[in-house]
Amino acid sequence: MSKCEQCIVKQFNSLKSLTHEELARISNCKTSRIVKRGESIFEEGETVNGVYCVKDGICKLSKLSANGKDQIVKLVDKGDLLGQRSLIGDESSNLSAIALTDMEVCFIPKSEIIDDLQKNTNFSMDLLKEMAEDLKESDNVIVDMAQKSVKQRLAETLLYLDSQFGTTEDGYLNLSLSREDYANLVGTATESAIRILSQFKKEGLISTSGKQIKIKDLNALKRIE
Amino acid sequence: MSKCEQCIVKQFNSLKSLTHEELARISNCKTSRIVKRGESIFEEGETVNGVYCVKDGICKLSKLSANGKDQIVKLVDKGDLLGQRSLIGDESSNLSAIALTDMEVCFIPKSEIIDDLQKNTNFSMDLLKEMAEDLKESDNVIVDMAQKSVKQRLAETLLYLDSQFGTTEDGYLNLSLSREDYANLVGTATESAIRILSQFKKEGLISTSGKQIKIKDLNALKRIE
DNA sequence: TTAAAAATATGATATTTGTCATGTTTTAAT
DNA sequence: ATTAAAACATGACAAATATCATATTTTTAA
Repeated sequence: MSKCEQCIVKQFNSLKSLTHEELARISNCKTSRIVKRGESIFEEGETVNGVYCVKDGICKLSKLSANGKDQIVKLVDKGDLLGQRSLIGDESSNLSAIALTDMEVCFIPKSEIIDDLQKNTNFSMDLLKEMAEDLKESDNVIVDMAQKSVKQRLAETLLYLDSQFGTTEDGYLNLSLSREDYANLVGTATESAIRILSQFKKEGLISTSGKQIKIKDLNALKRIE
Repeated sequence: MSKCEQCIVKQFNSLKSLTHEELARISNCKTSRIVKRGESIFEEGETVNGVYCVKDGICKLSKLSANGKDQIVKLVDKGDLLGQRSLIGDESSNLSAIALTDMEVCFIPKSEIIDDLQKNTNFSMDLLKEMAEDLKESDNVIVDMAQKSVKQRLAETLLYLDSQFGTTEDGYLNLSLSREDYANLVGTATESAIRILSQFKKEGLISTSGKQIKIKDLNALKRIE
């Protein structure tokens, strides 16, 4: 199995702050796992008991609302950590993690890394920084959800997918989501998401090919009110 | 000026994890400040450069949205810390803090406490725990904003104010907000908030006396769909 | 105290969004 | 290749929410 010390992916998350020795120890007890698109990594209510380092692929973090719809709270990319909060408290996860693409993730048991969190200040400071960043981002999402129209939020989602995950050579968004996932990201009914995407298409802001979406007029999307 | 070592308020936040020596040092450099209802403690975009420990009173953390409305993201109570994120990054605040009641807050400069964060593991772990808790709470707010109706959110806000801040002897909510603040908490137009409160009143779920609100049927509020 | 300003209240109406129904297209399994 | 299931699409309508107008009440300041 590949070694954490040599893994480039860790550069993008807090694990980069671990010492060589710490990494070597973790490398020996970590387990790697392939997750197919649509499969879950963990579910709401489950005890996670460790962190996942996303080596490849993208997943969604979502929460089931009272009315039976999933709300996607965050997308997690290659290089990100998953389940940091399990290191801190003992509670079960309040979110589900479900793969949006095929993924490869490494699991590091809490028992193996919890001491490092206590002893390695760089590591804990780094984690603090990431959580502070996440908090800020969450605040922004709250404001958007509360104050912006569904159309605006959907336009912003497209722009976000473009900037975060890029496009293929022929200009389609690398990450293609189902209409239902778009709706669950934006917090609307699936039909509404479909309708607005159709409207964007009609207005020439995007084009589609099956599930794939291509942004044709980025600035117009930014201007949506 | 009163001393942090003897201050009960710190029991409710991460400062409780500081040693006696650390507290004594901080006590000497902290500044106390009285903030009147409506006054701001800091504004969006401002560099905060320290933490506030709320000794008394309640304030709102809000963010101006593109359409010119304030969205209240969180209420901060006596015993809470304010501006923890300033300790971690160097960025300016993305939220404004404005007093909802008269307040007394103590300001601890970043320069005086930043070393403790590095050296006292209990303190940093505690801060991590609080931020993890905040993140979880934020996720819940996102789901509520995205999936629940304005009426539901307003009902939940009333229940939250009741459980969090309690009531006077005659049953009115201790924290009385303007209708505009209710709207900004819930993410709706002020008129909509007023209308729904009127409806609650008409249906006997609450009664009002000027700005004050009394919950008359708690269970009915819980049942709002 | 009194006048002005701010907050609350409510009607009328427009806009946004959700729901249900139904048809079409795409995908996946046999 | 064929068929069933899932995803996508769209119309018709209902419900929720926003906006604008205007009146009333409460608060604030002179």
